[in-house]
Amino acid sequence: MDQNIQKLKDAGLKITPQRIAIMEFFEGNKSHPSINTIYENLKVNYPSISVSTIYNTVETLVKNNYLLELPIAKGKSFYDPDVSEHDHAYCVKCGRVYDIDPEKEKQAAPESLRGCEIVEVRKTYYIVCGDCRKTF
Amino acid sequence: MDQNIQKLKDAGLKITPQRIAIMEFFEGNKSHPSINTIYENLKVNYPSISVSTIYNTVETLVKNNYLLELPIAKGKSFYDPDVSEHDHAYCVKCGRVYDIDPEKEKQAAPESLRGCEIVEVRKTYYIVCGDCRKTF
DNA sequence: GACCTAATTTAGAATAATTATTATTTAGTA
DNA sequence: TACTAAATAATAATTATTCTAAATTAGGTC
Repeated sequence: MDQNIQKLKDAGLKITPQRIAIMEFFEGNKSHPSINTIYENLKVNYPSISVSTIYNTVETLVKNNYLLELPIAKGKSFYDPDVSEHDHAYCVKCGRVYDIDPEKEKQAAPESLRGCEIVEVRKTYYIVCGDCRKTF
Repeated sequence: MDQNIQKLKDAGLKITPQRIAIMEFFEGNKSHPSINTIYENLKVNYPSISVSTIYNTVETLVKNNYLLELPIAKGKSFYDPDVSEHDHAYCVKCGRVYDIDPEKEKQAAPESLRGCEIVEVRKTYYIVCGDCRKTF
């Protein structure tokens, strides 16, 4: 059975053409699109689709761990269908987001970053802090 | 001479009470405030200050590397006056941002994260990509 | 296959964060 | 003190996101 349909079923979600279209748009997509980019792309073949649906579906997919939400730059988030553990590179000039191959990253000069000028490296732990573990 | 005044002079910026107030607010401040938090706090003793000024000043301080802009969560950025190399922890429940002590981080179980549940670790390289190095 | 119901979609309003615009004010210099 | 460029403040405009409510539809049941 189609992978996307299976994923929706597994998550107990209804199979809708909108969800399928969004999931298909992400298949093998390494461009890390924003909500608006997804919308603009889908609109071409699916003029009736609504931005709300993109937001709703993306939120649902993130919650079910089928998509990663990347708040890498100010203002808006990017989304990545590759939920396996890997890092990202964000070009501060053009705004493109690149994947870092976890294998290559172990190298002293990671191949994925060849030809790039590294401006800064940021690491963030997404946690539930001590206070919140007590409270919730 | 006062550290903040010196910083502004070094950057070739005018010494204004607004800038001083904003910089003083950040002195020793480990709370990683958002623009709105800065505004709400300063308004108390400086009712005439404008949000635009907060945006302008913060942007200027970031450009001069006196402040770090942290787009850690969807929607808005946080700011950190500690521009030395260190990582952050973001609580997905309460939204607080914590500093990670670079020394303690080297430990197998970093002290700064004691009592926390680590949901995910994200690393991002802020770069100028190959294409952009050629073009710009 | 028709029917039912809850889930989903849609459009648009509302909110929030940020950027842009412009007139007024002010810091720093002559 | 006067001048000028820089900075501030108020507000409009833009962009991203969330909310609301009415209409539609997927998927189960008869």
